[in-house]
Formats: sequence, C-alpha cells, structure tokens
Amino acid sequence: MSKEKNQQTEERILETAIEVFQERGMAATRMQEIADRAGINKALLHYYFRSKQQLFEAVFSKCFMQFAPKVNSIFQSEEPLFDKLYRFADNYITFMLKNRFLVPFIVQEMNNNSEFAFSFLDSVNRPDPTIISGQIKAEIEAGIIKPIHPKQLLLSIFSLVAFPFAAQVLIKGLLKMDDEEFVTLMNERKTLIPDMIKNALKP
Amino acid sequence: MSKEKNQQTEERILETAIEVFQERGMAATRMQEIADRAGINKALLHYYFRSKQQLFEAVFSKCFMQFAPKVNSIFQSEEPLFDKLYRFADNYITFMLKNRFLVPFIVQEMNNNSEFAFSFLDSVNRPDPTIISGQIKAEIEAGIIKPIHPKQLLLSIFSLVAFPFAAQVLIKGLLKMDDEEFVTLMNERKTLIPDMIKNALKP
DNA sequence: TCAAAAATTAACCATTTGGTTAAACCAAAC
DNA sequence: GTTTGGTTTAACCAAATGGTTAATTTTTGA
Repeated sequence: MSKEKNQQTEERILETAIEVFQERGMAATRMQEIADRAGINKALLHYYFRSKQQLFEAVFSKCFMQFAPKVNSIFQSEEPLFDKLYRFADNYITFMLKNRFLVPFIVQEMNNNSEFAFSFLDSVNRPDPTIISGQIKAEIEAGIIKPIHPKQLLLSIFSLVAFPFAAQVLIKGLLKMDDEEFVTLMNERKTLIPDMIKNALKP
Repeated sequence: MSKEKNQQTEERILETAIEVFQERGMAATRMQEIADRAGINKALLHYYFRSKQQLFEAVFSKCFMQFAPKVNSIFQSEEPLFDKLYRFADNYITFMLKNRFLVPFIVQEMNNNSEFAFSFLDSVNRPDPTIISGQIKAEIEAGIIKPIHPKQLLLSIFSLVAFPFAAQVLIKGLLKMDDEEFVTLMNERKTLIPDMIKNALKP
C-alpha cells in the first residue's frame, strides 16, 4: 500500500480520536468508539498507535500545539503590554469559540494526569512567562501601570479568558444562558477583558 | 444493628467516595477502590447506594452543597456590591484552599454529564443571579460603578476566583509555581481581585 | 433468650475493555 | 503471474468492572 494511504489513515484516526477524547475525556473514551467513528477495525488503532495511552498523548499534544505557539508568539512580540493583551483576548476567544471542547479537555486531562502533564510541559515549546513578566515589571517601573506581581496579572488574564470555556456548562447553568447568549458574551469579552484590565491597572 | 452504626457506615462510605471521586473523577473511579479505602466489602456499597451513578450523584450533590448556600447568602445579603465582593473572594478562596479538588471536580463532572448537570441545577437552591444582577444595575444607575452587563461582571468575578483552582496543574506548569507559591498567590488574591474589579469599575 | 430484622461478606456473574494474533487483502516490484 | 511488503480485518483473550446472590454475622426487641 502506498505511503499516501498510510498517512491518510493515520490522519483520519487521529482526527477522530481528537473528537472522541475531547467529547468524553481520556477515562471515558473507548477505543471501540474511535474505531467505529473512523470506520475502521479496532486492531488498526493499535497498529498505528500502540496503546490507548499513546493515542491519548498524540491527541493531547496535537491539541495543545493548536494554540500554544500562537499564545507564545503574541506574548513574546515587541508590542506594548496592552496591545498584546487585546491581541491575545481576541485571538484566543475567536479560536476557542471554534473549538469548544479544547480548553475543558486540556484542563481536565492535566488535572487527572499531572505526572504526564508536567513532563509534557517540560518537553514542549510552552508559553514562557519570563519574557512577559519582565515586560510587566518594566512597565511598572516606567509608571505605565500600577504595581502588581506579574504572575497575578497573567493568572488574571488567563482566568478571565479561559474560565468561561473551561466551565461552560456550570456557567451556562448558573447564569441561565443558552448557547447563543454565551457566544455573544464571549465576543463582547474580546475587548471587555482588556478594557477592564487596562482600567484596573491605571496608575 | 442500631440506626447509629447504619448512619455511621453510610457516612463513612460517602466521605470515602467523595475523596475518590474528587481524586479520579467519575469515569476513572472504581467501586472497588472506594470499598477498599473505606475498609468494607464492595457489595456493601451497593447495599447503601444502589449503583455507581447514584453514589456519584450523592457525592456530587454533597460537594455542591458545601459551597453553594454560602455563595448564595453572600450574594443575596443587603450589603453594597463591593462589600459582597470582598467577602465572597475571601470566603471562597479560603474554603477552596482547604478543598483543593472541589472546583475541578464540579467543573469536570458538569462538563462530562451536562444532562445531569442541568437537571441538578434546576432541582437545587442554586446561587440565583437575578438579585445581584439587579443590584449591579442599580449601582450603575446611581453612578457608583461604570456600565457593564451584570452577567459579564459576575462571569469575571467567578473566573478570577475559580479558574486558578479549576486549572491548578496547568497554571502551576505554565507559571512555574510550586504549591507553596500557589497558596501564597491565592491568599493575596483574596483582596487583589476585589481591588482590581473596584478599580476597573471606577466611573 | 431467641427469633426476626438489618448489616456484612464471600463467591459469582455477565459485560466491557484494551490489547493480540493469525490470516486475508492489496498495491507494487520483479 | 507471482512474490513481497505493508495494511486491514475477524476472531480471540485475559483482566477489570459494575453488579448480584445467597449465606453469615450482628443487632434488636419481645
């Protein structure tokens, strides 16, 4: 068989696996369901990816890499802090609105598999907080923004942007929103969040 | 056998089940492990709680009720908005620091089991956003705070407080924190978050 | 004291699940 | 056309898992 089809099949398996893993999470995912949805025999899964664990790791890695480099490039550019912030909120929310299960999946599996999570983060070109932390300190010293621990600021930004996706069902339930309203709200947040932080940090 | 011991056993099972479910999540939890940790026979689990699903629902309900009424009472009191906010951040973070797995558990299981999640929320004395939403609108009209959609404000508050707990492992990994630093940061956030929001909403 | 009721257990059971094996299939090279 | 290599499948397998049953132990209350 040609290399072509080989790659195609592997690709189809991985894409299907991403779907199922994101929908159900690692623990609740069944190899059989992936095989069924991909229209192949279960044994073929093990032919391409040796085990459930390895398939999961391929899925996780691909998912993580779908947004990490982008975040990285924004945070490591030369722009002023607030420009980065607007760009980040916009890009991140836009992307996550198209990939609704991504954040919950990453968050959940990191929590449930922390040994793997840490070794994965160490092996990967992950967003590096030192550069932007330096920038935050510099802008504080320059009097552009109020003093704040850089990690607190970063944590707040991530929280404001990511939590609504991470806790989608809870939030919709508590605030009595349907999906349409949720999307509207998240679109507003592309500017609302940076505006809010800008205001909060006004010296 | 006395009603006493009955209650005691049921209580011990439930407490153990809370531990295991929070550690592993519904899908990865094994009835056998709960039985082992509780020092009883597996059949006894089914004697008190008919099935894994029912045990899970008891666990989930008890966990949810550990904090929902408190949040409720704070948000529905007569205080000014910012007083509530300070009280909420302080109480919530203090409690979650002592129950590290609670938020991730609730968030994860609501996501993975949304049919159950919604019917549960409907059946329960959940935090009701209408009251505090009214208050927010009133304080906007009184010129105390800037205009903002009440749901956006509530969503932001929840995000800032809850996300670090929900995504603990991811956050520690990205920001390179050990647990000690995490605790320090979260303690600072008891006032940092309300301060930040207060500033952001200054008219 | 002793029989009935409740609690607890050991042994089972059916099904599900991740994973394996050996055979079949199929495109291409010779 | 036949061999050869990787690809795909049907059939299996052993372990794990949620759940049940029937018997045993403990408690109760008359």
